[in-house]
Amino acid sequence: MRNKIPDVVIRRLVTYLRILTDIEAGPDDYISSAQIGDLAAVNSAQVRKDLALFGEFGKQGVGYPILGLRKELTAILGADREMNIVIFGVGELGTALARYLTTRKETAPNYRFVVKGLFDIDPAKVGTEIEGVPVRHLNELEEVTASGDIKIGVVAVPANVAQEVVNYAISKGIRGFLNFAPVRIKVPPGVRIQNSDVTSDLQELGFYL
Amino acid sequence: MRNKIPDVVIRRLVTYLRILTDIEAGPDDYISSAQIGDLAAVNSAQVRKDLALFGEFGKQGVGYPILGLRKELTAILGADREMNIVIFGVGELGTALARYLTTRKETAPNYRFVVKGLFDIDPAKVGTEIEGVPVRHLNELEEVTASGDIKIGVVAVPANVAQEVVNYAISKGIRGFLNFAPVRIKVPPGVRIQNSDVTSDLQELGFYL
DNA sequence: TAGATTGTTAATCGATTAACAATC
DNA sequence: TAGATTGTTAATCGATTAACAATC
Repeated sequence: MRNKIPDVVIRRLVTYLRILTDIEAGPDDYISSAQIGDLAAVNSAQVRKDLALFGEFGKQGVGYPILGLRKELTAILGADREMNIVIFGVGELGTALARYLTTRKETAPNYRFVVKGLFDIDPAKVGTEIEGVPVRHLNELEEVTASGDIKIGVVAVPANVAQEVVNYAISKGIRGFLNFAPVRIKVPPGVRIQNSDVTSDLQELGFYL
Repeated sequence: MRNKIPDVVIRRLVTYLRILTDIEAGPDDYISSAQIGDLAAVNSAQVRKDLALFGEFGKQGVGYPILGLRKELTAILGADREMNIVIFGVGELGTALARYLTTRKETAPNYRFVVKGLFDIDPAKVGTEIEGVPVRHLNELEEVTASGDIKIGVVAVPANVAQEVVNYAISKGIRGFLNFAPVRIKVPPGVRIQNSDVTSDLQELGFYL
C-alpha cells in the first residue's frame, strides 16, 4: 500500500501535521480542509484527497477534529516512534546538525529523532564528543548498528567521499539517508535517499533573482 | 520566458551543471543525453527536452560538447555572477552555514555566493564575527542592503520569529529566501522562498523506514 | 555510407483541481 | 431544516516518456 502513495503526499502530510501541532485546540475543535489548505498553501480538494488516502477522518458539514486528525497523522507518519539516527562527518555542518538534533529533543513536542552515533575518520575528532555523544571512527559503525535499529544515516561528509560512506553504511544495514553533500548518490533498490543541498538550493534560487 | 520554465527543470539543470563540472573534459569531448541522464537519474528524453527549452546545444549523432554545454548552463543559471547573501540567525545552524558558505568559496570552482552580512538580535552575538564577517543587529540590515544588491536571505532563526524576520527583510528589499526554520512562511507575489527543513526531511524519510 | 544521437511531436502517465451528491 | 463541508468522481492540467524524422 505504501508504494502507491506518492512522495509528494507524504511531504504534505508532514506539513499538515506541523500545522495541526502548532494550533492550540481542545477536544471539540474542528478545522476544515479549506483552513488547512490555506495554512499549507495547498488546494482544499488536495487536502481532502491526501487525507482520504488513509481513511475517513472528517465529518460532513463540520470538518476534521483537530486532536483526532493530529493523532491519525502522527500514527501514519510514525511520528510517535523514536527514530534512531547516526551522523557521518563531524565538520561544520555535521556538528551543527548533531547539536541541532540533540538540542531540539527537549524543545519540540513530539520530537523523536535520537542521535545514536557520530562518525568521522579524522583522528583529531575521533574521541571527542558533542552534546554527550562520542565521535567514533567510521570503522566502528557496525558496533552501533548491531546494538539497536539505526534507521537513518545523515551524510555530512565531503562530496568526494559521500558515495563511499553511503556504500559502507548500507553494508552495515542502514536503509535511509539524508544527504547534505552536493552529489547525487546511487543507492540500490530498497534504500531511500533524500537530498538536501544548500548550494543547489541557492543556485536554484539564484536563477530567479 | 522564465515564467514558463517549471521549477523542477531548473533543479535538474543545476544537477546537470554539477555533473558536467565534475567531469574532466577537453575541448573535443562530448556527452550524450543518455549519459547525462544516467548520472542524474533522469530519462534521456527529459534531458534533451530540458536543454531544448533554452537552445540547441547538441549535435546529432554525437551528443553535447561538454565544455560548451557547461558554459551554456552556467550562463542560464547565472552561475557566473556573484550572488550576495545575508544570513539571519547566528545560532548553531546559522553559524555552520556562514562558515560553510564562506569557506567553500575557496575550494569550489565556480562558486559565487558571497556572505555580505550576518544578523542576530542577541547582544552576546552582535559584535562578534565569523570568518571575518561581523555579526550585526538585525536593525542594521538596511545599511547592508542599501550598499549593494543583496539578492538572497538565508533564514536560520527560530521558527516562531521566522515570519517576522522575513517580513522585515522584504521591507528592506530582499526578494529571495532560503528558509531553514520549520514553518511555512507566507510571502507576497514577486518574492521567492525555498524551504529546507531537516526535521521535515527526516520525518518524511521516517515514513518509509 | 552506416550508426548514433539530437530535437521535437505525439502518447502516456500522474497529479491537481473542480464539481457535486451525501450527510452531518 | 438550512448551511456547511466531507469524500469521491470526473475534468483538467502538466509533466514524463516513447518514438522517429532529421542529420551529424
